[in-house]
Amino acid sequence: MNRPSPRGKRIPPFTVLRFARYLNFLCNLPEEVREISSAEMARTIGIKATQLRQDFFTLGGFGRQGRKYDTRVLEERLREVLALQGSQHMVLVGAGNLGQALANYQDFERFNLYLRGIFDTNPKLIGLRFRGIEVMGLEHMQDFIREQGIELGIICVPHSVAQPVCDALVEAGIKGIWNFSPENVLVPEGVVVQNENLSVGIMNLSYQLSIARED
Amino acid sequence: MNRPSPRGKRIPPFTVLRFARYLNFLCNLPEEVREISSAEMARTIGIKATQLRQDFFTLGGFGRQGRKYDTRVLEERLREVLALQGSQHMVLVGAGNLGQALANYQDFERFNLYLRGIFDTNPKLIGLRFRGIEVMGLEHMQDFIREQGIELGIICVPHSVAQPVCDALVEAGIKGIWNFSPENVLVPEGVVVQNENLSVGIMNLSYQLSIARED
DNA sequence: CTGATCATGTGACAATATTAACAGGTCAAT
DNA sequence: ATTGACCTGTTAATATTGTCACATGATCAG
Repeated sequence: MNRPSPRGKRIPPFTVLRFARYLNFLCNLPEEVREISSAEMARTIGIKATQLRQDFFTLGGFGRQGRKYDTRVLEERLREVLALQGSQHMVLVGAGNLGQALANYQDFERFNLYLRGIFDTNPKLIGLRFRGIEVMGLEHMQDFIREQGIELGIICVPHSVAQPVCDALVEAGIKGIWNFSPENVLVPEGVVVQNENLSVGIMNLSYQLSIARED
Repeated sequence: MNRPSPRGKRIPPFTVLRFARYLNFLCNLPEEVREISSAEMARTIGIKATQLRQDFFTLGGFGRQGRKYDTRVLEERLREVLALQGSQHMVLVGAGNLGQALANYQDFERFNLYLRGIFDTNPKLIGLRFRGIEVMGLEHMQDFIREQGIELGIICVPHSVAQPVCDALVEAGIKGIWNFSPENVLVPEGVVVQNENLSVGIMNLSYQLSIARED
């Protein structure tokens, strides 16, 4: 199911998720911190140091025996692995509350992810600007994607229209979809989708809480 | 690490996450659909039917051999397992874009989760209302939580203040924290935290996309 | 009633993920 | 130079998850 990385090694899916967390952690670190131990990093993130080292071992060459990790090297390697070194461009569909929140989210640019277009059907929203990006009518979306050669799409529309919006994105050439609607969208072969259902998080929390209460 | 459920059986962590997705799926289903097969449900959600049945088997008694699942029964059982049957109350800290989006998110109430208070330090936001709930100054937060006996807290503040806000929540009696700040917050024993780092999702998507491109 | 079909329940097995144990390198103090 | 305290790299063991094959029950056509 999973293919080898650019360096020829396959990365376990869970390790990829942790790579993202490591990179995020490193980016939040103060500039002057140049090195960090697996123990310190793991404790802050909330995992075991041995797991972190095992993750890095998967790719090899992240650090040197006996020495702490160099934060710069680590960050660079992680960006490389996660394919975040070149700029990637995104469009966002649905400029409701969540859409606006994402449009204003500033962290994306730290990872070379740039929002280029926002689309909605609501006339009250069309023409508004978020961080300099104008909300356009949905009818302009496909042309925009094709002209700019954009590959990433974010879906923040109500669940009843999530699938048609997704289909339109794919038809226009989008290769990766980040879906915040509660509906799981289906995509053809070759297109990647990441479903980010917010309710799942709070339900899991509710369960964990009920377990904790039993102690 | 994990405790038995109210019915005495321990539920694997990954199964809990899928339970949340199943419940979400069922809630999005039209009223008139009274029964559904594991195959149909699994296909829509994007997993294998056998895994879904295995999940239900963990608790037992979700369905009857030879018959499809009764959607009502399923929904009821899942709500029970996830501890969503009684009302739970939440406060939200940070009424920025993401905070507002969550305050306006309508799905929570379908799971008996009710937002009771919103807090921020920004004078421009204090006094505003979202879905009838007024934004209050952060200094009133702890009293509010104690008076209302609230156990769930949502953190939507910038990463530099996430930990102090978290500490204040815990001190006031919050038992479960849903953290949207990019910083992983640390909590004492007995408090549950769910970190919902948005960047992780898009970074994972970036990676998956790079793998797909190699084919 | 009987066979065909379609459904879920269940235990065994295969694939993954996590943790432990330790080998081997680095550095500073003495 | 040597010791000891800290590091990461690597392999092996353990634990958890996902998948399969098939037993078993329901239903319906004829």
